[in-house]
Amino acid sequence: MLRTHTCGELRKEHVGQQVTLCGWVDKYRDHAGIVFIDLRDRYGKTQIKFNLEDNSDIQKDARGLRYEDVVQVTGDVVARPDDMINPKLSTGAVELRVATLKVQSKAATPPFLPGSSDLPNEELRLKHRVVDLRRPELQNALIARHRLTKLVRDYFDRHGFLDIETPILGKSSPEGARDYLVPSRVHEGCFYALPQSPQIFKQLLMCGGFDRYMQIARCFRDEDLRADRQPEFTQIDVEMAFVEQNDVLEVIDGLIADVLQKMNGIEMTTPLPRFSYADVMERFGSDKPDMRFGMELNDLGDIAKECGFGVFSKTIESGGRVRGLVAPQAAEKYTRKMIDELTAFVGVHGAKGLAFFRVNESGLDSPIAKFFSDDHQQAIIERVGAKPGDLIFCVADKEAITSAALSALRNRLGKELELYDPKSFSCLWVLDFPLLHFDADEKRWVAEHHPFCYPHPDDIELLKTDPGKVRAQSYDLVINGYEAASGSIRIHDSKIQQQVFDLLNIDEEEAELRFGFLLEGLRYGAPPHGGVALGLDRWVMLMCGYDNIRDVIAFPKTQKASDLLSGAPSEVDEKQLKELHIQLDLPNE
RNA sequence: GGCCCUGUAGCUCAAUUGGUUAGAGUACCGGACUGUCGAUCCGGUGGUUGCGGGUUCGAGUCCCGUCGGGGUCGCCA
Repeated sequence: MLRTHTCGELRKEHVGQQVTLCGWVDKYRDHAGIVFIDLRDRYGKTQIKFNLEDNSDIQKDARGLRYEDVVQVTGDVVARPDDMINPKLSTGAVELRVATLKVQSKAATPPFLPGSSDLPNEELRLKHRVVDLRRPELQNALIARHRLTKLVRDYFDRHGFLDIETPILGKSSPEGARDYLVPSRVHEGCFYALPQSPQIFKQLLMCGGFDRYMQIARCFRDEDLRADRQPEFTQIDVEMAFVEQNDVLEVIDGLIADVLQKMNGIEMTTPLPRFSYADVMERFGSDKPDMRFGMELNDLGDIAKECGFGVFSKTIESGGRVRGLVAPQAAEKYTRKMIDELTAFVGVHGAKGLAFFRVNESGLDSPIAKFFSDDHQQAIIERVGAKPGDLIFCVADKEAITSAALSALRNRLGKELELYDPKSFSCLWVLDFPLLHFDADEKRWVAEHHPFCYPHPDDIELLKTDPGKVRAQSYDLVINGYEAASGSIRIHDSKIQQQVFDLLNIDEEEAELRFGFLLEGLRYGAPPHGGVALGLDRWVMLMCGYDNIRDVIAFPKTQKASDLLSGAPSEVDEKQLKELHIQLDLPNE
C-alpha cells in the first residue's frame, strides 16, 4: 500500500506516529515560511504542513503544488496548538508534519474545483465528470447507493430470494416503451433489443421453479428524459411464486422499513398505508400523491351547478367537474401577478383557467365572487374547510384535466408554502389500478400496466360486460410523490390470459409472435406468481434529498441521451456498418 | 414533436433605454509573507459574448435560424 492511513482517519491518538497519506490537493495556503495543504480523499481531509526549517528542498516543492495534484506524503502526526484546531474537519485536531513528499501526478489546471462552493453548470460537470465525481455530494450519493444495494441484497438473501441474472440481449417487443436495438452480425437483418425490464424472464424463472427471485437489473428505454428518468436505469427487480398480492406488499414493506431505518434512521410503521387508485385520484388528483402534506382536493360540483358563474355551471352540465383546494394562509402571499403565473402553470396541464378566492371574515374576495351568493360562498368555504387568510383555487374542466392541473398545483403550492419537512418520508401503496383504459385515438383497449396483469378476483365477470371497470391486482409504491415501485400479480391461467388478449385485440397468432416464449413457459405448469420492481436511482435520489437522478449516477446521460464524457452515441466506421448489413438513410439537410 | 428557461474570461457572475476600450470575484502566472484553514497583500495574463444571418450610424443587449444544456407536456405496456 502506498498509504498507511486515509485522509479522514487521523485523530489525537495518532499523535507521534509516522504515517503516509495519499490524496488530492484540495486547498493550499502558502505563507512562504510555512505551507499548509488540505489533502483530500473520499474519507475526508487532513491538513499537512511543510516547514522551511524542516527541509527547504521539500518545502520548495510543496510551494509548487496546485489544485488537484496527487501526492504521497510521509511524516509525523502532530497535535495542533489548542487555538489552531479546526472544528470543521474531522481530522482538525491534528496535522501531518511532512518529511517526504512525492508528487505522484501533476494535475492540469482543472476546469473547476471540486471544493468550490459555486457549482459549475451541469454541462461542464458532465463533460469533466472525473473532477465532478470528487465533489462530496456526488461521493456521498454513490456511497449511499452502494450501501443501499448492499442492504437490499442482504434483505432479500435473508428472506430466501436468489439473485439471478437475465439476458441483456433480448427480443424486441413492440408494445411498451421504444426499444434500444442491437444489430446481429450473425443473423442478417435481425436485431436484439436491450431489456426495458426483465419482466418476462422473471416470470419464466417462476415457471422454472425459482420461487423467490431478485436482481439489481439495468433497464433501457428509448423515451424522452426527465429529471427522474434516464435512458438506462436500475431496477430492484423482484418476483415471487405461490403468493397473493398481500404477500408481495409485506415483503416490500419490510424492505422499506429495514432500509430507511438503517440508512436514514427513520422508523416506519408497517404495513405501509394502502389506498385505492380511485381514492387517491379523488382526493389528490394523482396516482402518486405526495402525502407529506394535506391540501386535499374537494368536489364543488353541486355548488358549481347552481351558481351564477357560467364557466362553472356549464362545465357541470357538460359532464365535467369543478374541484378546488385550499392554500393555507396564502391570500396575502400570492399577488395577482403570481396567481397569473399559477394560471399559466395549470394551463400546461390543459386547464383553461384557474379560479381563485381570497377568504376573509365575511366571505370570498375574487373577481368572480359576485357570481356567488352569500350562501354559495359559505358553502364553498365549508366544503373546502377554508379559514380567513386562505386562498382557494378551483379548476373547472373534464375530470382528467381537473386532476392533472390541481395535483400539479398542489405539489407546487406544498413546496412553495413549505407545508412539509423536506427531510421527511411518506411511503404508501396505491392499489386497484384499472386493468385497461380505452385509447380514444386508436379506438381500442390498452393495458394499463402490461398484458399479463391479473384482474381483481371480484371483477373477472366484468371483463365481459364492462372492461373499463375491471381493477387489476397491481400496485405502486409512492414515496414523496414519486413512483418508487410498481408491480402486479401475473396471470398464470391461460383462459383468463386469452380473455385479456381478446380485449386487447391480440389474436392467437400475434400473441404467439410477441410473447410466445412466455406463453410457452406458462403452458407447462405455471405457479401463481407476482412481483414488483423498484426504481433504485429514484430511491437513492430521495434518500439523499436530491431532486434529479443524474446526481446519483456515476456517469449519467443528458436530456438528449448523450454521454458528454465519452461522446456516445457516435458515428461508426463504414466497415462496421457493412458487417452488420446496415445502410444509413439520414434525413437531408 | 410542443412550450418555457439558459449560453459573456478556465469557472461563478455583472454590463442602465441599443451607445466609449465588455467589468468583478475566483482560478492561472509573477512577487511579498512562518500558523493558515474561503489565508492575506501587490502586480500581470486571459474575451470570435455558443454558432450563422438580419435590423441599425452603432448589437452582449432587438429579430430570424441553428447547436448545446436544463425544466416540463406529449411519450415512458
